[in-house]
Amino acid sequence: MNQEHSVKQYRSSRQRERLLALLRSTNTHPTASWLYDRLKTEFPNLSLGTVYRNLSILIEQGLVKKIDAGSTFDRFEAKTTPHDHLICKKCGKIIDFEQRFFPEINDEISRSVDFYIESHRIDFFGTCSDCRTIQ
Amino acid sequence: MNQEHSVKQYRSSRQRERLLALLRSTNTHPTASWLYDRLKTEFPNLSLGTVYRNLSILIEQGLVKKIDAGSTFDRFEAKTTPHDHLICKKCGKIIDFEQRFFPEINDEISRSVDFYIESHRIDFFGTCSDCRTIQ
DNA sequence: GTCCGTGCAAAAGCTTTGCAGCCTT
DNA sequence: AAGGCTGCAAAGCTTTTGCACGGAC
Repeated sequence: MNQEHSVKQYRSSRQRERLLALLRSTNTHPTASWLYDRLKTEFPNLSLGTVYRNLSILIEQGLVKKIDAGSTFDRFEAKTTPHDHLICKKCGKIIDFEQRFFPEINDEISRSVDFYIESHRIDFFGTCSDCRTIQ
Repeated sequence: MNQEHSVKQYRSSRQRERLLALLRSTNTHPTASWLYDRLKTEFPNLSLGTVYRNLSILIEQGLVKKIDAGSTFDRFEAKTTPHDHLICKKCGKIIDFEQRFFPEINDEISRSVDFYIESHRIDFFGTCSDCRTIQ
């Protein structure tokens, strides 16, 4: 057993299965509360605590990522392929942006500074097309 | 008067002056609470609300930026020159990283997608040298 | 004299956690 | 049968806000 990276064993649960499925079915980068509301129709007694606990397990398993979009609340995504985000400062919408710059950037910088880099995030802030047309 | 970007007038206050000076004197990317504790020696009756209110004014004035480092609390910096961040996942330390990739990246992408980009952030996550030696 | 900034305290908002019972293994 | 997972509720933490007073202009 590797003490540092011992992988915790989890039992399966319908709530967590459906939570992951729900996250995978959308590209809207939901909040915990949105996920809760949606799942509530399927699990009438669902609690928000369960949503948070399962999100945290899925994150630990690497199946879900937390997105810091500068709001007071977190957003989540189940997309595993590397991509960047366009974040609208007016409506908060997050759009995935496939074109990824510098896929090799992590190693490159790790070599140049005394810091071991595992990952990076690139977020662009501005105004989405919807918010520009409304103006 | 430009309605969209009308600049609000603020009176000066010693608390805000000293807050900005404190932020400018450090490269540690402090939390609101750290700033509060430090300023408290100078203003014994200082309140945390005042710190938050002034931080928000300084941010509006473009003198301070909020940093989302993936914690439950925000960090702040008064550095105005463009730079990226190295964020240690173990101790939470944030290190400024001068080498900036793609200074022209905003315009470049704005032209390729239907999204007007004003700014971007690039954050690298990993382990700092201190945390690696301790291991 | 105005009215913005402050201190104080309470509230707000998102997230975490303790506990008893249920479900997976 | 053991122990993780759930629902419920309470607590936790950071940040925001209402109010009356004091200070900037």
